Amino acid sequence: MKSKTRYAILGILKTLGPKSGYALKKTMAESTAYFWSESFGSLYPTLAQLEKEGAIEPREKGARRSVIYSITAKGSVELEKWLFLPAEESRPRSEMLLKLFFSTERPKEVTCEQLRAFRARAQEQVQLFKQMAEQLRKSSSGDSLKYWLMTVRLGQLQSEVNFQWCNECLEELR
Amino acid sequence: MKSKTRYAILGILKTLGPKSGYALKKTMAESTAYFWSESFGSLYPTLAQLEKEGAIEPREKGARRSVIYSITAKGSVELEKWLFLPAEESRPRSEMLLKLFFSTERPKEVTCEQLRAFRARAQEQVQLFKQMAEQLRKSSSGDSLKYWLMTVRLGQLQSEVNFQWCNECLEELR
DNA sequence: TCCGTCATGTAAATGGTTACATGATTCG
DNA sequence: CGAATCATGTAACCATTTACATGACGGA
Repeated sequence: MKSKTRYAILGILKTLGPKSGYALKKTMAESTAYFWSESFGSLYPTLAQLEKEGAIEPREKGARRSVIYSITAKGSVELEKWLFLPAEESRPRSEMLLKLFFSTERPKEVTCEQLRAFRARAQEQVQLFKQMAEQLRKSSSGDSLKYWLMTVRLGQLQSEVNFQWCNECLEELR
Repeated sequence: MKSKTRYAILGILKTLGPKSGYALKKTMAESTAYFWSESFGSLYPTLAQLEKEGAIEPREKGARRSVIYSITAKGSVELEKWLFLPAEESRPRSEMLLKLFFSTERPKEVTCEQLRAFRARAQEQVQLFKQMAEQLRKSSSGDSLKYWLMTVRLGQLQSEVNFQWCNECLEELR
């Protein structure tokens, strides 16, 4: 499974304009965290690599000695090529479900407690996604907005079914 | 993030009885694959480790020279301890959503095509989960069934929202 | 002056998959 | 006999996180 860190970087530089490594991290944390995030430990080495390859270039020196990168023509081509390729499926792991699967080996009350914790998180996330959508509609415009709202929408829908599912389960365990 | 391979093994040996490494893999592929799976490359070394620690022991020699492990008292204690601990959240990555986020950089038709592919997968999965639930209700019984059905149910619900979400998106892009 | 944030980077450890090697057994 | 499956194992590789080191800058 090849690393996609480079495409996450290229994509943000392309759609959101030049950014420093630090700003990239912040942007991801605020907008793509639900389905994609990167640590500094993978961000900075990848930035260096991309610069070496000529896919990005250090543009201006920003405030506080930050290095602002922008995407090059070569980088744009690589990004677009990737965007045409079908997306690989991910195999997510859920420790919560793994534990639920083995729940005969623990008291019912422990299972319920963990379900309630999961439900609480889901509920918070629903609110968070609603706020994100509102925020986006206010502050953004243009062609991107439509796609960004779609990603947020899926997050919200999934959080909502998680919440409902927890209620179902807790009902059944009562 | 500590490895949970050991608990997946211990849990299956406990709830489904003694198994070989090969059988463990097969069992996971058939029952937990949607939220948990392991490769041989992590399975066998972990089995060796667990045996060294006395959490499992080779019981009988099965057919075809397979080594059948069963969980020990010590292993049971470790499993239970883990089951009491709250589950860690996972940070899943979705290449599909990452690409969708950058969809201004590709033709609308490419985005639609990938959404349709995603929808087709979701639809298949819904059917698969329905079959799994049916199968489980027929072949299983006891306390475990209830929990297994819960995990399957979440899979189905999530696949269903994925499907609906795709339709929404495709509608909007028409 | 000192704290918090901005900012870049690296080293070590971790965790995991993939690909390969090996060979037994069963079935057609 | 030959193919498919059962079965175990390892080595190389890859990706990623964590923890740490370093220091500039702005404001209270």
